[in-house]
Amino acid sequence: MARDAIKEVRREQLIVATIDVIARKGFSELTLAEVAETAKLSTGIVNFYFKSKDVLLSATLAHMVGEYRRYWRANVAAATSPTAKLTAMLEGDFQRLVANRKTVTVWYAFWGETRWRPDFMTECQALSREFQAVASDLFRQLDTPDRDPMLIAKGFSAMSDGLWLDMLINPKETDRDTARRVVRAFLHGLYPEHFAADAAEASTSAA
Amino acid sequence: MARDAIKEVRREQLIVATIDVIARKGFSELTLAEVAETAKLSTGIVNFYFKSKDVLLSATLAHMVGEYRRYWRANVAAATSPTAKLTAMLEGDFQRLVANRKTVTVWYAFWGETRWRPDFMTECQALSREFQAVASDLFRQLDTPDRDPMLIAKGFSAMSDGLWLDMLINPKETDRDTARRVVRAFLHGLYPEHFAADAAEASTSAA
DNA sequence: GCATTCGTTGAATGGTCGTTCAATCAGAAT
DNA sequence: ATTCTGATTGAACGACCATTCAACGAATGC
Repeated sequence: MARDAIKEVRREQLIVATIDVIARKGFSELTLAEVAETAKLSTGIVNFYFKSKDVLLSATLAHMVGEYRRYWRANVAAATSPTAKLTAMLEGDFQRLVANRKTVTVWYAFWGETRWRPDFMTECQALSREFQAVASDLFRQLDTPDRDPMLIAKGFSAMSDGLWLDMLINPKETDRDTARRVVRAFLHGLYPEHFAADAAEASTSAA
Repeated sequence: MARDAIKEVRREQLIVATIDVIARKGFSELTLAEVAETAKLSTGIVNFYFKSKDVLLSATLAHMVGEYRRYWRANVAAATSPTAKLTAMLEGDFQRLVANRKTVTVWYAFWGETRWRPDFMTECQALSREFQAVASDLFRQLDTPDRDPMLIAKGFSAMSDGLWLDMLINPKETDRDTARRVVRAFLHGLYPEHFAADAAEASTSAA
């Protein structure tokens, strides 16, 4: 393997393994030995590429934040109208790539620890602010009186996070598609001109 | 102290101390020694009243779930109309007693671990189902066509949890009152006949 | 009072795990 | 080919911590 590429390859390898171990064992049972084993490397190597366990964990969260950020920004960029962009944010949050059990599990594991780790806090804060700022701006462009874009954006953002929790805790009753329909129902109710009623929702309420 | 009361007193003492330590140190840094010290008892006593650390943690979550359940059920019972009951659920979720930094911190710490602890899962599942079932029933009673009570209830419940997270991560931008206004804005938008616009919200959008 | 029962203590134990490091190995450079 | 640089290994170390337990203390029942 090329000498200069190795550093990045190993770091990513270890980060991916860390995500894997968190998903499998949880934050409190994560050990560096298992991370190394999952990455098919020896125990000592983790401390060679990351100064400490804490640094590895921070890097792992930064990695997840980066991925998610690129993902939703790309989705927004690909859509044209404000309505389409908001729809893209919504749909993006409930695609399999993002809203799968493993990923959501790991997000909640990190959020559970965020309070005591300034690094985590900074990352999460930045992400949440960006997301809300963009959403707020888009809602503002819908130009609807009596709707405070900032409040709606906060609720919009919060609903995704909350629904992810529900998917974790109540997977039988709240699956990806149901969650998607929940958000659509709210957007349709608030902005009927911009967001059509979900076909599935209409049939449900008719039944 | 009376012999027969001691058992319950000590257990509660330890549970309260556990909540305290989680709030102060987080889940991953919680030690039984510190729990005991916080409770002003000796180290060995934790394993006398709780078979293991895991059992203590489960009991602590059960305690929190019980408190929260009693709280919102009382709020609902005290209100008369469906609208008033839903308002009570909403307002209740953003009162200082419940939506304070310490309590929300601990809730998220538990949720972060829930995935790997069947006991936690069961407790959280039961609570979330109850809450959603009651809310769904109340929304149904508002008798509004084009609103699927089940979906609205899920979103209503998810929004509280998500806003709590935002309060943790973005305390400057999302405080208790802002969070309250977010939910009110959504309810007003969805059911204008039943939920009046927030005074604060109106003035914000006028500004 | 005395014996008994049960609560309480804190030191000892054993296991786990983050971290270090001397030794080894593999490319790269000369 | 030989040296050199940096990657990799895994055993060893030391700290931490859940759990145990023998000893002690205090309330209860007789």
